[in-house]
Amino acid sequence: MDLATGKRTLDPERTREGILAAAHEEFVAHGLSGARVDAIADRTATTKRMLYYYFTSKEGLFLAVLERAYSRIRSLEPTLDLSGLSPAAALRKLTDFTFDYHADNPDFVRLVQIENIHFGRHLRMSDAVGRLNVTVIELLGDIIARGCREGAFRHAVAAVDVHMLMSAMCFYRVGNRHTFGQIFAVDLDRPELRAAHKQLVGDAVLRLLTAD
Amino acid sequence: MDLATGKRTLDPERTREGILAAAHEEFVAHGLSGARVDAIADRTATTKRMLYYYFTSKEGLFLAVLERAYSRIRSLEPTLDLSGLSPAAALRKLTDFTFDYHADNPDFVRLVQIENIHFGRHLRMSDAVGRLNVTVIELLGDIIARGCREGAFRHAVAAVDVHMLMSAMCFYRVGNRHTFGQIFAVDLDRPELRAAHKQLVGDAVLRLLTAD
Amino acid sequence: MDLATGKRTLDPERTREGILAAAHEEFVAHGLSGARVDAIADRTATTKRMLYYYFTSKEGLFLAVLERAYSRIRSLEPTLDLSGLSPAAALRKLTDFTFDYHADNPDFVRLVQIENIHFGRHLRMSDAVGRLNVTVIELLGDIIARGCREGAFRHAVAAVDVHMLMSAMCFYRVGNRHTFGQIFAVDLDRPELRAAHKQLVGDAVLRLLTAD
Amino acid sequence: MDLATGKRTLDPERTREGILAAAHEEFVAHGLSGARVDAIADRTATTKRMLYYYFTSKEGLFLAVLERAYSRIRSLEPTLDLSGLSPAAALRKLTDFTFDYHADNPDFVRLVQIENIHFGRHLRMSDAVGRLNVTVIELLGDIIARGCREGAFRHAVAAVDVHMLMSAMCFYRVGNRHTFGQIFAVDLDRPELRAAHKQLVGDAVLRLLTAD
DNA sequence: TATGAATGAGATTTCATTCAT
DNA sequence: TATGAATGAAATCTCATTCAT
Repeated sequence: MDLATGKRTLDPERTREGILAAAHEEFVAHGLSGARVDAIADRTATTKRMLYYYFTSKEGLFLAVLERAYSRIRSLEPTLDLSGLSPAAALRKLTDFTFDYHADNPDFVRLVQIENIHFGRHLRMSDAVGRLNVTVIELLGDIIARGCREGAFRHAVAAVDVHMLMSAMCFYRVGNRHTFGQIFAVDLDRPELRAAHKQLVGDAVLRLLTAD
Repeated sequence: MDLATGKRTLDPERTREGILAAAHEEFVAHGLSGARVDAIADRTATTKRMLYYYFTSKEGLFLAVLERAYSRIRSLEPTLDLSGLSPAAALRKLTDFTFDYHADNPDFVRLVQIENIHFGRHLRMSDAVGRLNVTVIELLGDIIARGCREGAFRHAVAAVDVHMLMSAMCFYRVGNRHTFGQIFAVDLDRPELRAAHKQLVGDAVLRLLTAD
Repeated sequence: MDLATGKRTLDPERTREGILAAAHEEFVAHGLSGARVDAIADRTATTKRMLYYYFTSKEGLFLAVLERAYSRIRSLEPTLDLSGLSPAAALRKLTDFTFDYHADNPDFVRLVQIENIHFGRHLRMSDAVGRLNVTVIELLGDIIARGCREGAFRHAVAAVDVHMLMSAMCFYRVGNRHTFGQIFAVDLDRPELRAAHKQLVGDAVLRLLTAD
Repeated sequence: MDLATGKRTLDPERTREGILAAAHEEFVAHGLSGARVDAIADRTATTKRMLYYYFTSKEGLFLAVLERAYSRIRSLEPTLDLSGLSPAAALRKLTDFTFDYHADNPDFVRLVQIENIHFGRHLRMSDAVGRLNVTVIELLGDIIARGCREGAFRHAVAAVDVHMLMSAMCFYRVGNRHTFGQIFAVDLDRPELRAAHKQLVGDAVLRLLTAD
């Protein structure tokens, strides 16, 4: 209801987005099984019935939230302009971007964790996500090929593998911060630590390719 | 109840362990919120009532399962005899062990993911876990110190940080195998890939310390 | 569900009232802790689920029952027309009304006892009840003021205190009838006794104000 | 277990009393249905099994607690020496005692309320309580008879009825203090109010008998 | 496109009590 | 006289989903 006109919303796109935003929060806060449809509806301007109208089921809603989260990174990647840089500089810049994205978006990390807890069951149903991150692999592949050709890189590691190691370090630091922080009595959210780790991850990736 | 004799068990330790084993399976399969107390009881020789008798609540049971999982790695670590090896060889051996442990124990990885989804809330209540993994850090610290002293390592990275990067790569490969496998159309469980990755992770860790 | 037509009710007000009536009976019969939600549902045209839909919890339901009981007396008080009577007659009439209300509504007495057993915890959460019985105090205050002015009353006792003593006698006779009856081998429900006590309570209140 | 000797208690009477004291507290705090056998056992030096050993059931335990509470007042009554006083003074003293006993023993008031909520079901099973409070009635009867004979009292009200009114006022003030206090925004526990009410109740009782 | 009312099945947890020793 | 372990039955409450309008 629009309070001014007293009429209903009638803006499907806004309604959809409102539901997605609410669902995002609830899923991030409580996981898939832990999230409550009622709670999502309560965070929304519409009613519970609409969730089903638009997304069929709780799981359908989760898939939509997940796709939305993945598509957001994708939209940011083209921003990176690596063409004018040396292979080493390009690789460092890409690693930095990946590091920052994870550190700045713990919600994304959590959603991915949740999806893995559920065996990737939802992603498997999505055609959208299939076409995703391929871009990153191509980017990385170009850098590595160039680095090898120019002699800057000594080891021709496969792009997917480099991407995996890079993501692993960025992801773990955020996703496992509660258990890791607890066990080793470290606060991984501290800014100084973040800067140090960023440097470290960049070093690790670079040295993997350049070390003799 | 022993189904054969119709008599009661009266062996608290066995009853406890039976419940823990059943709960482990259910939590690993469905997460904390997704797990059903009824389902756990069904996997057990006792009744649902006993779960509460011994563990007070579903969450109490989860904590017990988690502590049990953590204490299992710890009991394996002393097995490693690194004293006679060169710093580089010792580091490689430790990395290999970590890699294998994660690859062989996806259950452990899942439990830790679940705990992180729940903000480490349960671990925070455990005094047991606090005294854990310190051993690994000491082990690592010794290796690094020795390597630096002997000139084998050029970079004196902090032991906790090395441990984090090492764990990250080992953990991610297992924990995120569903989403990663989906998006990049890779089957991370294939033996050849496992061997290649093991080598790669070892290289990455070593080069981080040795590269010029 | 309407058992005859098999159709749903869709008359929230009737559903609510049906639940309240059933809950009233169960709480009166067994107290708050002793009452069973299942038993309440069984006395109802709806299901247990609806009790929670409308009243959130067993305690929420109890509060609603309590408020309903209080609001019923209030609605009866304006019925009394004391304006034309002498102070003494007015006081006697008010006492008689109070006496009869308690004697005729042991359910109300029980609900109040139950609430006191629970430390008035529910009433404290009610804004509705706060605005209640003030009317009685005003009524009483007027009578007393008039009686003092006209010389009929010698003692200017505070209205709240008169109300307390009056209520006490009317309440105790009903609320403690089981223990009192047992100990002194008296059946307080006998009509003759009721009449005698009504007279007595009226005398006690009047003499408190008029005696020299 | 006696911590010093490491031996078991073996003092049945102490064990019994310990259980009764614990049960008293729990019943007073939560009512009969609300009380938890486990909670009672926890307040005790013995185990839950002993409660059943000594008192057969939760209800048996409640009855024992109730009888214990009643027998305590009885043991105090003989303390009062009314023989040398004038009828009026004796009546005032008895009323004062009754008032103070209730005000000082809200636990007793609560237990009686609880028993009434349960329709006096337990007291009915007790032979002990039958022989109780008769003493009070005899005391009162003597005072009234004397007062009438000596011309101090004008109204020959039955002793049981006087006792009822007297108890009512004393009991209500304590037993209904939560609801009454809530509705009329009064704190009945305040010392000044207590003193005022004590005077008032004494006046009410006396005037009932003496007024012309 | 929207909605308030309704729901069946099942979730977690509790309770007074008894058994085996 | 004592006890730790065990329990069946039932209690309160929740959940994703659908109906009637």
